[in-house]
Amino acid sequence: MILSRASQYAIQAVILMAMQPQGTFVLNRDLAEQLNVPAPYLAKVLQALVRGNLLYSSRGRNGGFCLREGVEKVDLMQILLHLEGPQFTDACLLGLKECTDETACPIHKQWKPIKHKLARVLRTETPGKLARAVKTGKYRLADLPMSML
Amino acid sequence: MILSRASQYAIQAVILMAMQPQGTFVLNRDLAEQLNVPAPYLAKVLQALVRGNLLYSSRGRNGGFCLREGVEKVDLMQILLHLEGPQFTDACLLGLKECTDETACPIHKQWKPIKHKLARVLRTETPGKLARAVKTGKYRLADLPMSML
DNA sequence: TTTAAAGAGGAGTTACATATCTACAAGTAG
DNA sequence: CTACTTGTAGATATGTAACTCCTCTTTAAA
Repeated sequence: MILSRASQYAIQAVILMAMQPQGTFVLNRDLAEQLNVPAPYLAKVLQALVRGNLLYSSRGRNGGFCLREGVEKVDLMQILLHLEGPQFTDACLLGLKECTDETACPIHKQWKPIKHKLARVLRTETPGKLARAVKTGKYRLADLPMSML
Repeated sequence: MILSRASQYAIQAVILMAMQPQGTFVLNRDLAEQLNVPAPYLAKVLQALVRGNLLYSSRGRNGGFCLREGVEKVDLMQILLHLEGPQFTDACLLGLKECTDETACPIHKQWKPIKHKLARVLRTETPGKLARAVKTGKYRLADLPMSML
């Protein structure tokens, strides 16, 4: 039902970067401010994506982060696999360590297709698509400021 | 993607109790052993269900816990609402606090039907149904012992 | 060359879910 | 009544995700 905060921040950040003209370096500070998330923590998440070869980073003045070529077309699942375990879509709803078609918990049969639908969405959506969705103005990336709630 | 451990233990426990003849009191100790979960922690979870009027408890010899009348026909959602917040099915995949049809994150449209399918399963399944499923022998409640993996 | 601005990396802190411990209250059986 | 067995309640401990801080290196502008 939930992705880790790190994953959520990562997806938000790559969408925001995909909204920039290709090759634009964006500061961690600016990403954090626009997404309204803690900057030092976001930095760690971005560093993990750099190590996963999803982002370029550049130090010093005019530094920052930007998507590697083609990453705007990479599906979200590829990005999440760098942050969650390799089999985070395998989780059993009841928490059993071993829950497969052969040895299944009593709700496995109903849970499995739902898991698969989510996995399908994550394999379908990309930073580029979602960036375009945000640009239409119908969707938004960050929480609204308190004044608007 | 995940229920809290407390919720997972709760569901497992009510299924196990639903497998007993109606009105049978079961010891916390025996539930914990059969489910292979920590007994003191399970006790806390069961106490919460007692406070939620889902279980009877009885102290002293021949004591234990048993389902209140009709609880074997109560859907899992009702049970979970006592342990997770009232709106745990509302969660935004990206973690936004406010994510509704009107102010939506870019993946809201794809995530919403999946959330609803899970909610539907949780409102359809009951301890009684799942207990019968386990009794067929095709499904199991607890993790297999190490010797079987 | 100096200086400021950025990311990198590691250690430390906090908050919360999970798990445990201890003392107690309530019930049962003899 | 006494002894034993069970759940109850509150305090405490542990583990982990989330978050912060400090120092270092790299880069580029002045």
